[in-house]
Amino acid sequence: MSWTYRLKPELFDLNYTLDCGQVFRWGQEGDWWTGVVGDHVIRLSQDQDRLIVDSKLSPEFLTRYFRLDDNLPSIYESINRDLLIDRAIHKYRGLRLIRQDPWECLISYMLSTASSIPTIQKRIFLLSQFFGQELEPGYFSFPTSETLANADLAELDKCKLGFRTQNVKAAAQAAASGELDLDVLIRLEYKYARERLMRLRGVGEKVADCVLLFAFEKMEAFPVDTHIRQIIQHYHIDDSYFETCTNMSCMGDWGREYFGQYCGYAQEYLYYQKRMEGFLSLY
DNA sequence: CGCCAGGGCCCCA
DNA sequence: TGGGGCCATGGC
Repeated sequence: MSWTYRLKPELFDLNYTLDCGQVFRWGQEGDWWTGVVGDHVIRLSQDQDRLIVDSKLSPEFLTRYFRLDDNLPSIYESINRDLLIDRAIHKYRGLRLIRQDPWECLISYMLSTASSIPTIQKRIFLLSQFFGQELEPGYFSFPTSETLANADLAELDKCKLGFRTQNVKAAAQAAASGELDLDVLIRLEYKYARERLMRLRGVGEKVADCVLLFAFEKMEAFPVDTHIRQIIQHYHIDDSYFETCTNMSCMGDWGREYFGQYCGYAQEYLYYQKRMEGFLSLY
């Protein structure tokens, strides 16, 4: 039941795409990645130009999920502004943003605040284990907003969400009641969608930008987390701007102006490069 | 023990 | 308006 999806290896790299920190529900064992997407447990492996798919999925599903419809060379050209990003897009060529489910993405990044990636992964696993449906042994769907809206706080606390517990429940109640309509949100411009998301407790500029970038088609979102802040401060990428740019909000504005309409892609490459290799000496 | 991790919120000058 | 303290949790 496994089949092969042919692609150009320089235009897609499965390992970079799933390892770069944008998704939290994939695990790697040997050459194979296993993850839960919607109600599917998916197993994937890449060998050069062959993406081996051990799941009942359509090519269209994979095209959509992995944004294979994005013109990567064109995006590279538009964001390639300096040596640092040039190195990142060559070294990590084929890394693509993923189209995530809006609801799962929102909660996932609400759970990401001031936490390491393994901790975030653990919270999402526990949340799915306690409140999702078991799809196959050990793999659970992400809980619906209705389920989380009705969960009591003591049960939610078992998922080790810390101070985020109340915020998650409140967001779930907003989504379940229709007060927060993610289907409407997706049609709004970046600025207005961002303002709406930030009205949720526990969603600031960074979390909103992650959700907009990874689930709402807003390639112009530029999430400024601790790594991006350190990169901007360390390299002084743009001296003229750097003088007056010290806080997170300003750094987001800077990223949007500097890298342009696909700055979200630039952000992901810089973020992954920094996480993998730390600071680099480029000269 | 302290510090940091894909932060956000509240308070206060 | 912006900077510091605080918020749970886990890893080092």
